Amino acid sequence: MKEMSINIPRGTKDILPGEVEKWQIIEAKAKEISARFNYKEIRTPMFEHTDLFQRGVGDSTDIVQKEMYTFTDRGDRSLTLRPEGTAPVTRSYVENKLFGLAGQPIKLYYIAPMFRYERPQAGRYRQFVQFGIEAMGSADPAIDAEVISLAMSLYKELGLKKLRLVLNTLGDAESRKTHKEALIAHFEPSIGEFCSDCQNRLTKNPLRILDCKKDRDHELMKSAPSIIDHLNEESKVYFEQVKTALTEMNIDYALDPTLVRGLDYYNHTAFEIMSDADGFGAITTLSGGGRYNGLVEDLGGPPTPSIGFAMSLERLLMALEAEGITLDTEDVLDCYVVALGDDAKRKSVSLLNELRQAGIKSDKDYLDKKMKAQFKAADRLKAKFVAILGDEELAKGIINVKNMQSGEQTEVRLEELSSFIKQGK
RNA sequence: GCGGUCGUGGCGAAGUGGUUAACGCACCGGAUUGUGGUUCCGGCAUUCGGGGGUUCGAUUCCCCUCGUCCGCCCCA
Repeated sequence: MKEMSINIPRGTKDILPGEVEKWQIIEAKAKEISARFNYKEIRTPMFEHTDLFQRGVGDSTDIVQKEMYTFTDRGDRSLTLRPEGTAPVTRSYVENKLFGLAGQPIKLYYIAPMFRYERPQAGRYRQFVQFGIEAMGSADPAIDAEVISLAMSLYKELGLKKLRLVLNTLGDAESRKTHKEALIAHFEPSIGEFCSDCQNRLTKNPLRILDCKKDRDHELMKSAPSIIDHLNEESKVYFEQVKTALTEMNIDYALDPTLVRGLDYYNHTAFEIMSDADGFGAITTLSGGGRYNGLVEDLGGPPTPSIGFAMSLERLLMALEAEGITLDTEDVLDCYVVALGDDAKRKSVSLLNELRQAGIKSDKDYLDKKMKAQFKAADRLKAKFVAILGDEELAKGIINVKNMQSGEQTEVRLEELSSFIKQGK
């Protein structure tokens, strides 16, 4: 408290032993599922040129307008801590010409920290970890369904039950254009009655007016033209095929024509997965994603229809807790070496080393504790065996091994300690 | 950016305008001089986020500041 300036920055979190094990479990699960769906890991830098996000994510988005961690480096370049993963992965895809690789579509996943400058609250941090996937190079509605099913599988296999998949389509470029024009025509005459944000959105991205919470009760909101009515035949068919594929996989969904998504690059399929668990907090979105058929081209690559999602691991952990699902792993020690006297202590160092080389999880005291305290420590570490080495044992070339559960104690020849413990564990 | 809430030892948590700031957990020591988990005894905050003010006197009242948590906007 005295040295404020060296405290952890606002909106960030230390993950300590005891908590980090949960992260290891869900990260392992995400990797395992990705592998099962045949997605390969990609790792990109934590920061990128600011331009990438301005062009990729979109200038009118909240992320770009007010949430970026942007700084200038010593070479006067404007760089930004990545606020999301799709633009960087797409940049890498274009830069490394992954479109030329054998084995299309390219299917990628990442587990990586993201950064957004926002006021922290339950489920929202300035640094958070996203597990995301990107399937690049296919316009098959079946892959939209695959991407959604991958996300749902992770949640379900971890035990979550109270999930809600919300689905919408934003249509293709042509549909979006006619819808946008209809929206402008609809709102423009009365735009003065809307909040300043909406007034800005009118020309830049009128779709997001529908997202506005302040003006949600305005009568023009309910009568606003829906994208559904402006879908061309191709977009309509595409959406139907996605829905059919989901149904065939027994994945339930709810349609929500107001689901818009905050990033500019989306078109066609858009979805969010929410938690309906009690006491989850105000933010219920676990993950979100959608199709972005134009982004690769926007960033200088060939036309490449793509789709992906990103989920927050923090929110996944919150949802697990809200549903009472525990991920605890039993942390036990195979052997704790208790040494008494200087000679024994010296010997215990090499003994411990032998145990570890033999693959036995073991430890000893380093605080010069008395025997009783060493036993307490062994107990706290949930040691299965305690190996006691004192002057008597040393003189006889043996060691006393106590089974901590049964209390039974056995004399074992020093050189046979490892094999004895191995048999017992 | 806006609103609310809170800030007492390693952790949890009482408390009062006035000499020694409860209690619980954890930790350390002893009863048990080479054997844990139980029990008993003892130890463990010159100090109540930081700064300033009011007062004979403030941890308790006021102001500022920093930080936490929660909510709004929006999202992961």
